[in-house]
Amino acid sequence: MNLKQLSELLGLSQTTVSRALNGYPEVNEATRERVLQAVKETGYRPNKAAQRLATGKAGSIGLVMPTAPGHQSDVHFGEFLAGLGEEAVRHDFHFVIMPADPDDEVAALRRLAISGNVDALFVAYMRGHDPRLPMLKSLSMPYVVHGRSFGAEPDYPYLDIDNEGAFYDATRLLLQLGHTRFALMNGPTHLDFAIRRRNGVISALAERGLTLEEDCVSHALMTDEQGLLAMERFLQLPQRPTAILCSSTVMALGAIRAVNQAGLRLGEDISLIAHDDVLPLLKPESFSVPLTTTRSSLRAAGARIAQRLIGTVKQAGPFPEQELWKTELIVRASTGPAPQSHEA
Amino acid sequence: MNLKQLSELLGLSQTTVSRALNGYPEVNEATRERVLQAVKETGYRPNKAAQRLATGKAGSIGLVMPTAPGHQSDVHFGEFLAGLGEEAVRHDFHFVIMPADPDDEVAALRRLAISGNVDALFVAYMRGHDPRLPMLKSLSMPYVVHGRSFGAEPDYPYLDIDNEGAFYDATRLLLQLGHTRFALMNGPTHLDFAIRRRNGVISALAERGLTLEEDCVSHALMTDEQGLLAMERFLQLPQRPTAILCSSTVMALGAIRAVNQAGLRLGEDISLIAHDDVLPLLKPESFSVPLTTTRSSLRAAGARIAQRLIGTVKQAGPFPEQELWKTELIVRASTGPAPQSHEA
DNA sequence: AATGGCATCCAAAGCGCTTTCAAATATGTA
DNA sequence: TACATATTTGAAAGCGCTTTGGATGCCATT
Repeated sequence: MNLKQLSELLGLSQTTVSRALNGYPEVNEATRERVLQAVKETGYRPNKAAQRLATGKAGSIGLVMPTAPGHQSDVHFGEFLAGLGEEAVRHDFHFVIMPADPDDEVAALRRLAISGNVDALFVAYMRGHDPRLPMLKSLSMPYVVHGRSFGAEPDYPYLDIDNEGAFYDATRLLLQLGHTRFALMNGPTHLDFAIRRRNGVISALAERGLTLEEDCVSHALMTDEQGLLAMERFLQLPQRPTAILCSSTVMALGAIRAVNQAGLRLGEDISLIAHDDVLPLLKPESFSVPLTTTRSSLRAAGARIAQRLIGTVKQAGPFPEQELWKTELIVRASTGPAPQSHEA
Repeated sequence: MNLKQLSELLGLSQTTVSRALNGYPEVNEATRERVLQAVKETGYRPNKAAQRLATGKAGSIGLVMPTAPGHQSDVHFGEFLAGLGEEAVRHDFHFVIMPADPDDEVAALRRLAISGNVDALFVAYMRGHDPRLPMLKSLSMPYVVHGRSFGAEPDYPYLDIDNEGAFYDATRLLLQLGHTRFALMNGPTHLDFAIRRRNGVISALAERGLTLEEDCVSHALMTDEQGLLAMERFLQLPQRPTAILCSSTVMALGAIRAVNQAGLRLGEDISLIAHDDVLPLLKPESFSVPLTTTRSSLRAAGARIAQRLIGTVKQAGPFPEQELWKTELIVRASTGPAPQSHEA
């Protein structure tokens, strides 16, 4: 069933039917009713490709999913997508996901943009000096970046959380509790949030004249396993750190196992603060020692970005170009005063 | 830059350029070279919407993502998507994801299909007597189902793992180890895999004249938290089970915490076998007590489904309509002989 | 020189929709 | 009644591509 058939069935022109469906005012209410009724009966749906071709709008937002054989998928990706989806479903938008090799992201993004399949782009996993930024700017298609690109002029539309502030605050809390030996379990080096979190820690420490030793920093994929490995390494250090900052609750999972295996008590021998993206599968409050966290909902960020993107496409009023969300610092049982005992 | 401009630039007709690009034989090799060169220089990309309209093929596979405010996102979804993506990227296919309220899935799927935006559909989270199946059959669009629908005639294209066999085998192993009191931590009741896994357990038990008590079964979302709760319940039972079957390693995580908190030892007081979807973030072999699992890679399943779907769209040879993958039973330290001591 | 075959190329139609411009009808005003 | 003005509808062009059904020119054959 297409427009032509539908209009013939109704004895109307395609024009009128199209107008009736798209809410134009110049069509008689009675006719509109008739059309709507017929749509219901026949189950007619406009062909999106044709609409896209005719209007230039497709009701879809595009994103590139980094993937390759052997490339680790990321819990955070799914959670973020859920947020985007939650908002998109309200506006009858959908996503076009282009899977791409992580090395090919710039090109993939460009292909997606000029394919004519999407109205707007969403970009994540930002890096320092991210090469996608100049490309996006040259594209004349709306986009919003999740995160920021360290080192680049912040003149692009983004939504980010205050990673530096979060880890600064967390570090300060641990300092106030008397800790002096810190370690950081971070995400992959090149990612923007990792850079900022690290800076947050460093600057809080600097205020007390402390530094973050190289061997007290780990950069790795944010998995359970890597958390275990990193923590094991920290615990074997001659000057074992007592305060750990961790970029993900998933990673914290493994880290805590390492603590337990070493016979140490979380919140007493070792204090740990992790960043919590509010993943439904992992609630820091129900850890056996509830986790102190810096919190910010990834899903909410996804929903907000979708809102901005869709709003822009629909020309629904101006949106702030840059948003920086504060995180919450939630104190639970995994942090406590620095142990006094076997000091060096 | 569109076809018309490109062809004018080359002094050729749109026809010829189009043919050159799509590998038709009736174009002079020299001309083809010239066209390809021009494409490289201008960065021309065909408009996908127009291609779609003209050919009826869009190079995309559609799927519905269940989502709603408050709806829990699912790690497994992301992992599966990664598998689909891994294969799709090879063929320059992309996904169109339509987010939809879980209550609206049938309608959403239909909308997606007749939107003319996709060439094939992928469907997951199958339930018993799934209402989407009759709809899909009436659609004349290729599709592949991940999982099966219990109770429905198995005459639709699917890829499933042998859930019943997996849990049957796992249960048998525990029986052989002398266990007699079993519990099952399963996914949501209505889902097909949950039904089959349960059946697997029941039939293995039946062979020894045992039954699975109602209070030894939990159906819940497969999260860490639910795992904890379910296990706590099991441990308070007067006849505490010693053998636990668990539908997910994520859930096992919480379950194990409950075991530890109760002061019990995994692999000695309590034996546990979990199903492992091979999530990169959670490796059963690196649990503090390595987990015995039934294993089948979700990601591999995604890739295979993408392969079948894309192959069908491209008319590349016949694919098996139904595939049932065996799972592996991998014995690690979380299973051991049934404790002899305080028997009832 | 006339014919047929082959290799290349092109004009134009068509995919299903939106939208411009114009026509037809209905309504109001003098 | 005659005219201007809304209101409602339609014909047709166009979005950017593919593809059908010729053209055109060139060569080998008769």
